[in-house]
Amino acid sequence: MRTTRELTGKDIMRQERRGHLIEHPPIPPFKTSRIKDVAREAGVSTATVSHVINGTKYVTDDTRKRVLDAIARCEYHPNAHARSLASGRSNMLGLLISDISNPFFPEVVKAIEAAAFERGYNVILLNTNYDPERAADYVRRLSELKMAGVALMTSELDSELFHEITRRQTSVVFDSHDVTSERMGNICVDYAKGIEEAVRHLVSLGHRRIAHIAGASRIPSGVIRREAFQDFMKRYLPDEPAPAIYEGDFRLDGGRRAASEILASEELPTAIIAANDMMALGAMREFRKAGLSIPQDISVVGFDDIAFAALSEPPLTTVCSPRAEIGRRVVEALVTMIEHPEQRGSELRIPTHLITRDSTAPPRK
Amino acid sequence: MRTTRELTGKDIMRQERRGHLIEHPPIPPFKTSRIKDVAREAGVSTATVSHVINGTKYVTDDTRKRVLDAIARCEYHPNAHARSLASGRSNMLGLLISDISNPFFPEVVKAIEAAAFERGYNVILLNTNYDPERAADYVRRLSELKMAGVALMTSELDSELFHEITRRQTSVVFDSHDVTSERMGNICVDYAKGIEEAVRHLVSLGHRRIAHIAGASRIPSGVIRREAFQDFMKRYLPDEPAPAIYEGDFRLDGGRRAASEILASEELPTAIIAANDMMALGAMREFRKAGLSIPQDISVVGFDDIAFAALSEPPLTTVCSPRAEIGRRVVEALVTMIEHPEQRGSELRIPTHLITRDSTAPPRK
DNA sequence: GTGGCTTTTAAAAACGGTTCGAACGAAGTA
DNA sequence: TACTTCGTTCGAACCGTTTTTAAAAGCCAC
Repeated sequence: MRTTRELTGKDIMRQERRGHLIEHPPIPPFKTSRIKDVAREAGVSTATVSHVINGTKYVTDDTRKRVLDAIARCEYHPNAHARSLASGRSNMLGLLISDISNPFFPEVVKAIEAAAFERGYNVILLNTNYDPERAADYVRRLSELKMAGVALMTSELDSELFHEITRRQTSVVFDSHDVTSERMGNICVDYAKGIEEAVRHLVSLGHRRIAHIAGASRIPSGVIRREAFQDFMKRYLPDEPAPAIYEGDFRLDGGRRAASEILASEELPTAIIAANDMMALGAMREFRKAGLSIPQDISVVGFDDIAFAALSEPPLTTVCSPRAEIGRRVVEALVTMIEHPEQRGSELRIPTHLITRDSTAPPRK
Repeated sequence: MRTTRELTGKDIMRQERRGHLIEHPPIPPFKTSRIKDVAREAGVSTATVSHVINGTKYVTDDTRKRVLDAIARCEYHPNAHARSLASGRSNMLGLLISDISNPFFPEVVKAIEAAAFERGYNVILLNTNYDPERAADYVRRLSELKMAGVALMTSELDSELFHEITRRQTSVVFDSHDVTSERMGNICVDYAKGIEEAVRHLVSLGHRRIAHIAGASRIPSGVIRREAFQDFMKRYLPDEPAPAIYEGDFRLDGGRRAASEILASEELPTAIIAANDMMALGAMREFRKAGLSIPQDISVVGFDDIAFAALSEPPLTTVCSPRAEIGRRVVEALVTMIEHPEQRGSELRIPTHLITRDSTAPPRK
């Protein structure tokens, strides 16, 4: 087996064009074989090689074998750029996300990557870090990169940028409600259902005074959770006064701050529901620091079921949003739309469920 | 401003070639303007447009302005595939990683993405999920994708695959020691320094019997930590018998299992150093479940300083491996090699330092 | 007005693939 | 034997850029 082919005149030219003269090449450029090399090696045309690779036309077993051998001999890997350019297709999915270090996302990303891999797609990661300017720049880059599809999991997009993307790309939005169009799908977490379960759980334990630590009010998914909380409190406890709501920021500190506000209030609630686990953990820290014990003095429910919810002290009762499923569904929706552009984008709501651990208990008498 | 140009015969052809007949187009394909359209619009050649975009040659202010206006009018975004193909360059970095949901990585990835963004590069994420087959497939894909550079942060690569990559791509390895070559850099965490600080800290508190929960022994970085532990124990406590070592897996469960082995041993150590935070947290859980209190009965030191190290009960004393810096350095090294291929890849060691929290204290008398 | 410069622009050849339509033999039919 | 038909392969156009090379335009002095 010939592992390195002799340099042809053509190759030398290629080297020269790339600016490395032959006289004294300090670092040899990376050499890769092209479909032409394979074709020559196999004694067929490039068209045939292409058909063997892509299965786009019938080729005799004999020819196919010759081609495959040649491919192996040349260690040939088709150039993805050339391929995308020529075919007008691409196998890359863009993933626009606010903050991958937010504990909610890594698992989603992992699932997305895994599902994409299985279907032959690659994922390119665009992390806005909550910066609208960066988001805007990414929207431009996405247009240059000609992705097959884009998953939007960020809230830094104003409606203009958003429109810009959906006009140019097949896309799936996460958690942004009531937008679906021709080539755009929509996937959201059923926050209301989870909040309902949480409220019901606390009510059935005997709680009446339940407070809510909400997410930042500019983030739609936080608003949904807050409104659901208010609705279900009214439904399950129609005779109680409207429950207290504290605004947080989805982060540990927001939970802490909300907790100290709660501690400063006249009459302590017997339970709280936080809009996510980070804030629940922050609040628990603050409560314990103030000498309260959980769940005896106050019950705490979180939302998300991040890995550390199970590890806190006490382990946190929380609503699980199934992150692996979210990732899978996002890719599923994208790939369906990419491969069947005639279908309209669909809307999908992913169910949540309560996981009962040790941070909730009946209130003290 | 003309937002949509009339369809030319050429455009119609393009639509037909893509398989969408005009007769009854259910979903219009995404239309994008090409450099040719811009050139026509500005009344110049495509070469000039290209030079304006890339600044590759001087163009008169007048022409440049005409071109820029045309670009804006056409909402033109150069096709990245065509660009890479023609120029032989690409602005994509591959990031090969074992498991992005491992709490060590998200922050590294975030920093990598941020540094890449700043320099105009995009990141494509390849998550092997500890699966060697998937790793092998990714190595092939990397070769197809013609990345500008690749960061290898995984241990699923056998030496053949590893060689395969480094032969075809400029690359940076993370945490794999003693490999540097022409177009390959090497970045590692200075585990030994961190372990030394941890040992010194415990010894200065008065501990003598210190055990180690090691990482999986097939992972080199785990072995380094274990050996460093043994070395420094011998150096700081030359008269004590060799310390006990328990093998874990870098995960919560491994820490738990190790802890229960420790609890079953004849004479309990007064302190343990775990090879990472996850195992330290797992061990703490197990110790507390057995009725020990930390740090009074046993001190615990972790490694990494993941976000939850500060949130555990008690907050964990741990060695911080600066993940944001790791990410920055990786990109820095890659970009340097990409843009100055004549330079040899360098080796860089990133320092660590101990963060003292509440999980360590002098041993009970 | 012309010859010799230097700018600026344009035409055309890559880049490495895909894909359409035609060419070519072999086999089948009249 | 001549005419189709079918199955397989090939040549060539094309994808949207960059980049080289060459030509045109502008400028100046003589």
